[in-house]
Amino acid sequence: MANERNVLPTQAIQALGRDDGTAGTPGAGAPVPASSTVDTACEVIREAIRSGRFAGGDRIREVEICELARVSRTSVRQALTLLAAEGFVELRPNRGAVVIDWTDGNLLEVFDLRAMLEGYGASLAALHASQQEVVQMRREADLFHELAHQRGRLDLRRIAESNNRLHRSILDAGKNSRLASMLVVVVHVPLVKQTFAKYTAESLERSASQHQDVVSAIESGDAVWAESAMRAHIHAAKKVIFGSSVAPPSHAGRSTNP
Amino acid sequence: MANERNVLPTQAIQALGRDDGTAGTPGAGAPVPASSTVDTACEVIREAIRSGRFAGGDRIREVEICELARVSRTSVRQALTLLAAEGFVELRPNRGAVVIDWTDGNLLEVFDLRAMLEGYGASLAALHASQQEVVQMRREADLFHELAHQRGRLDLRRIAESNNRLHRSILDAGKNSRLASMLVVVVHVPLVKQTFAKYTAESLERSASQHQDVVSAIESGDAVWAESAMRAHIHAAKKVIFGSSVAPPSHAGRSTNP
DNA sequence: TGACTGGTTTTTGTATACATATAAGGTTCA
DNA sequence: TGAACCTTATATGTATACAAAAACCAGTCA
Repeated sequence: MANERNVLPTQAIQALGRDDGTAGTPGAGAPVPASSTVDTACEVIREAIRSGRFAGGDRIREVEICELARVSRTSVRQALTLLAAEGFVELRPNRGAVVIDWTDGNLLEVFDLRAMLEGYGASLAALHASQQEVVQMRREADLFHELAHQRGRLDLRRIAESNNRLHRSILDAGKNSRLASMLVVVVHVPLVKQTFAKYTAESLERSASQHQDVVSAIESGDAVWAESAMRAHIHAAKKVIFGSSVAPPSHAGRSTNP
Repeated sequence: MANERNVLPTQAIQALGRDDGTAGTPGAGAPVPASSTVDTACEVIREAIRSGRFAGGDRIREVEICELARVSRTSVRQALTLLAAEGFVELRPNRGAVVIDWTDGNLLEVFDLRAMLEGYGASLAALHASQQEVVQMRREADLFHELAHQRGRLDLRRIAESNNRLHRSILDAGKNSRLASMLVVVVHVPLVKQTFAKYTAESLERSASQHQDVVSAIESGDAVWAESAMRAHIHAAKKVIFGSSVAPPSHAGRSTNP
């Protein structure tokens, strides 16, 4: 039923629904109950990249995927085209596909982009969100808060899902489908790093608090606040994932202004 | 030789090389000397959309493109996948492709996104551009200036090409390939409107002046200035294209800040 | 009249087969 | 020995053929 490919504006949304490595992705060879063979191929390739079976720079041979996914080359080919558009692989004419090499530098760039785009999305949400949408966001932020404060056993999977739902609902409330489909590219990519696994209990609680801030900003219709809060939230995530090795975002670095 | 598809980070750059409707795009049925059949199909579809043969909301039948482009359905299918990723069409499972309907509202959103992304690109360029890259930019900005001030007969095509080269060189200097490939989506789309044709001699001169500003900002390494100048430039373009009907960018509208 | 059902047509989804380009490896000749 | 060339193998690019789903249309029955 859910179709991650094909309908693109929708694809945008759906892709956002699997932000991290914790979502229940079946093993590569398993007969994934996907809606189309292209979807299965896509998922198999993504999973192979996530799991490290294919590392950055590796060449992907079409027949190899055919066998793994049990689909024809036609479908694999379409899947590769799609993944290339999403920035997962690079297609060299007559020479096949290679996995994009995500050095830390690249990933940091992606986080900066994401901060900008999601920040913009939050500002749009502050302007356009309906009462009902705000209520929904608040509910989700509360749920995340609750999950994050559940001392003892943190259910990372549910936390990640809640996080995805919240970010997605904010994006939806902004009502800019173009922005949503662009975020697919940016959001999908960090998956190579198992993001949520790196969160400590404390950073999760802070994350929950940031969520509440963002929702409050949107609720009060303050676009500037919403944008700042969201950007701060994403940059905080970057820090958690990359540790102290991260430099300040390159565009906010020096400037000749006094 | 130039391959607009396949290599994606490169595709990003190359796609930027055809920003407007004035580039010498041959008629749809003509035997375009493209590097691959998929490219031909892509170009035929894009041209059909640009020219109005397919309007927003129209359904695209695969065989129709096959006949126009004289390629097989396999290639047309891949082309459609690609165009869907670029946001030109929407693919509905089992129900074919429809042309995205670009209402003015959508297009305005796209310009806002573009202003943000290209502004960010300019700020990166200010931080990372090499001496040589700056020289190249200045040369291109000078050329644009010259072309724009050529009273009497404005060569819109050369102007558009120069404009594309300049924007592209700024993006390249920023050295963020992810940003470049995202801009493809945003930059390609406004083509439905024949952008440069709407420029008056005066607005072209102002555009030339804005270009010089941006390059100066990059030259002096001032990221904040570069970002502002580029954003201003794109918003000015929006105004030229959409006339006085444009509202201020939605995210800069109201805010509860005093 | 109007809604439903049946088959027919059209269109999309997938697989396979063929054509072509690149990579690999061995042979020949300087 | 080594470099150029030819041969062969492998992989990609493209077209066609078949399967399945959706749209269409006529005919039937309430």
